[in-house]
Amino acid sequence: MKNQEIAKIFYEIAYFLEMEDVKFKPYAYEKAALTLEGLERDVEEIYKKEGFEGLRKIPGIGESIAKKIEEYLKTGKIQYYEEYKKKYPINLDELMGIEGLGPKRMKILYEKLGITNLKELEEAAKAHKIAPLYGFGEKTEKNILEAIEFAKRSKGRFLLGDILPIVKEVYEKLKSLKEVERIDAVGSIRRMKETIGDVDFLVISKNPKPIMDFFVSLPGVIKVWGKGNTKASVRMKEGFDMDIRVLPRRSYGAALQYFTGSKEHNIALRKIAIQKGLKLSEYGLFKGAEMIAGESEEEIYEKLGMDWIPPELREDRGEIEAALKHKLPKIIDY
DNA sequence: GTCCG
DNA sequence: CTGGATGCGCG
DNA sequence: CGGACCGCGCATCCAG
Repeated sequence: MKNQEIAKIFYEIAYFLEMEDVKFKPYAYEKAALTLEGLERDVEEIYKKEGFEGLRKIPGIGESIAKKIEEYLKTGKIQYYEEYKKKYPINLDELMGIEGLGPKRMKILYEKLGITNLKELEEAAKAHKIAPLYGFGEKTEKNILEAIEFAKRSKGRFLLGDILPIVKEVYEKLKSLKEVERIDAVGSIRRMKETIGDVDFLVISKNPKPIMDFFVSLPGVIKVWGKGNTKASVRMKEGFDMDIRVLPRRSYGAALQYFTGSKEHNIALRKIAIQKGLKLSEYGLFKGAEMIAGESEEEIYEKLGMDWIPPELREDRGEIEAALKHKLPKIIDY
């Protein structure tokens, strides 16, 4: 099955295009990559059976991208991609994952300092060559160094099983605070994904200050990224980050929905909202300036004409179509 | 680059 | 010191 | 064919 290999190439093409500030193509390549990743069928098999036209029928894949898939299946290479790799001989596997370093800055680092991999990036940062560059600064340089450490240590994802006990403990502690009216753990934890990037707590409270103080002084906190009245962010000794956000009750449902994700699911929901002449954000569902839903997830889904979707299914893999037709599968509870 | 109207 | 532009990241 | 492509917040940097 070559779907994943091809998807990866498309992600990298998207990155190269972003480096050159090409408009909209990156989006197209990312979408194609995403579709390919989630595709049940093997593209090679599709091509064998249905030829070029078969490829073209895959959503997000048109004339040009279909040609590139064909080229890859025939020759094992994509010329367009090879040229970009030659132009920017950068180790994207290493560099793409560094937080705070995107395509634009990557391009500058490559052109001004010749940085092509993680080791060179680290050396340049330590030698303070990065801060003086246009668009960078002291702070950015420091952040890059910290991001490198983070990438080295953990690759940025954690197993649900490893962090769930810690999260539960924190959850219980926060819940017992008298200022906390309601608390939920959202994000990929709520969706029960096997790996978790970071942990997000949402809270309803009229008096956030003590909650924030408590949160940033929890045992196991090794770094406080930031602390305000509505949001605080920390790094735990196990290496993962936790955020907490305090919200008003009237938009709590919208925030639950938004922060639970997935990203793809949210985008799909927003599109549906647009089709209905509405606007969905983390603050609520709006008709013009009027908020027509926001306190609960259920009313948001309902106003969008669909059933409430269990978090585990929110991946934009068909659950939205099913919910619109009121044909969601029942999740087996075990 | 792809989709939609 | 401020406002605006940019890059990046979040779901 | 021409226009849209999710929408937002934050940190940072730079120009004034």
